[in-house]
Amino acid sequence: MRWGVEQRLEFIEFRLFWEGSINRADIVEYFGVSVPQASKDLTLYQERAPGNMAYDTRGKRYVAAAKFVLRFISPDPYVYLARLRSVVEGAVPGHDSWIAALPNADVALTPNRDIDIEALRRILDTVREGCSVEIFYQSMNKVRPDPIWRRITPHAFGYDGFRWHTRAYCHLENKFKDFLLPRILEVRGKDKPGATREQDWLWNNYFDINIGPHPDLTESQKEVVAKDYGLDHGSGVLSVRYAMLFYVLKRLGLLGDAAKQNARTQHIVALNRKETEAALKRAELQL
Amino acid sequence: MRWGVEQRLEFIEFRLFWEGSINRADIVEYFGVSVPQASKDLTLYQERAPGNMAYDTRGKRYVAAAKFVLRFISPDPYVYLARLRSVVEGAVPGHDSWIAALPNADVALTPNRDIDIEALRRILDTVREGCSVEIFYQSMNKVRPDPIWRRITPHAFGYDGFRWHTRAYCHLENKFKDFLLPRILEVRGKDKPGATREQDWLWNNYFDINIGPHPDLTESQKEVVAKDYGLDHGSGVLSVRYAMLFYVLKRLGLLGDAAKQNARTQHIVALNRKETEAALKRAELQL
DNA sequence: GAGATGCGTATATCAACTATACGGACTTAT
DNA sequence: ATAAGTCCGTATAGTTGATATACGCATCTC
Repeated sequence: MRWGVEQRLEFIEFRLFWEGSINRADIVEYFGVSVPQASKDLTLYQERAPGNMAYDTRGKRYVAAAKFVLRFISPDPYVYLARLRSVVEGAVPGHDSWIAALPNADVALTPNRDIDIEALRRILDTVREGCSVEIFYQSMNKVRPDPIWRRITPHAFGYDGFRWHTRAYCHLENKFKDFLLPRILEVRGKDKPGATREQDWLWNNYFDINIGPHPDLTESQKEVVAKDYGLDHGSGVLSVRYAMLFYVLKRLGLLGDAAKQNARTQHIVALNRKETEAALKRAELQL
Repeated sequence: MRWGVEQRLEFIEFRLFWEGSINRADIVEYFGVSVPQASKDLTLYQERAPGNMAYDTRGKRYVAAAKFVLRFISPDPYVYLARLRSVVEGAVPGHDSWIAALPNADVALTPNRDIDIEALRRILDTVREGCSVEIFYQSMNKVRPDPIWRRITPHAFGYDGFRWHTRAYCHLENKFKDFLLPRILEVRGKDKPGATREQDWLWNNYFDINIGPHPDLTESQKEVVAKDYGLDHGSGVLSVRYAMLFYVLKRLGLLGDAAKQNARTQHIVALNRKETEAALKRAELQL
């Protein structure tokens, strides 16, 4: 079966499953095929996935049957929700999305769209080739108030839930650091690398955060939290790169003493708090 | 031009632009077309976007030229990064992604994949049709330790940066509330709605958070923060639905008094803190 | 009951794509 | 240096997907 046909069958199934109905016109509009071809696709879908749809003469649409067996797309709620988020955040224009009946939705925070496209391309290139490169970087450092040129050897990327950075060896400070992509203003001068990924201990090694429900919660609430975070017997382990530890702890609200926070908003605490703090200090001192 | 051809040209451009090179074999592998067809596509791309690629006999691949003019895809770094995130988070299998040379990357936190697919489908249905429905919901409420059946009229979805919930009118408590999707265990009994979206004041109205750099930062640091958050003249306005206010404040670290936090990790503060707290209280009291 | 709209189907035609084959340019191994 | 291997491009003939056009049927709206 050709790729285009397969895509259209997936499309039909996606619309049926997640939006409940589909039309010839939907296919014509999205794929630009002719009306008879759209008819054929619908017929073909019925052959390949019998019993999944029925024609509703009132609505003039095919509607999903009560018993639906997925044949072409993966049965994952997060595939749908990831598409939804992409549209709501503006990363994908609405007409490119397979979602037609866009539900009313909102995302708590969307980042500023201020990454320089050429800078990102050059960094990606550099990572692929394992080289070093000079970047014109605006740091938050007090002794370097203005952006300066500095050489780095980037080897990976990190996302803290809000912003992207590149993980790189800094030739200026002789250690591995994170560089926020929006603060890389220019890129130039490819050259030999300063250190390889294998030498980035903080990136390659993981620390286990032991998490459990907040002690002020009732027993039943603790059980709910346990389910929310996938905890067994009231505790669970989160394995995190040392290089990402700070970001994870910040997002989980575990940077300070979580037990002193209000249990209503802070549902979990670190059970191995001392070790976690030591690990964080270790990460910040670059080992 | 047919949809399939257009897709392949976009694919060629994507690989060239973001990964630096492309091959006949890449096209054959991803789209399942024949070798001659892949050749034709590459020729066609050269016609439509002249000067964008050159053949590298050493690497036996087409490589992107230094001067590259985008013709088929949008020049947005976040389109690439959104795809990258989807793969890293596991929402898209690697072979479905257009990214072949997956850079080493990590995401700070990925949610538990525990949303019931049938429950989500039914909720989506209900929102589309504007009905109410009964859900078997596990709440954190102290007086309701076990999951119970309750009727809601959902009308929207929200994402707090970590988890999805549905915004709904609760027939039990006679007010609009958020219901976390992973805690909806079952769905049944569609019926007439209890209230419409128009009546959800907290969802339909926005509060302006005034944000500015942390006062303990130096002048130059403040400027960097201003650029990071897109602030003009040292302050900026974030317009947020009352219904999403709590989540936004939590993510920005503004739930307490941000000025008392360490400026090293907490870069911004709310300039209209009193009003913000009042707005939050208003949101929590359901107006 | 007329008109509009969506479905399905049939035909002939065209264009896209396939399979197979061959020659050329280049790199790498012997 | 020669041979083997790989990837490119192109050519042919044949297949199949997709198009345009047309017609009949069912349902809803006015």
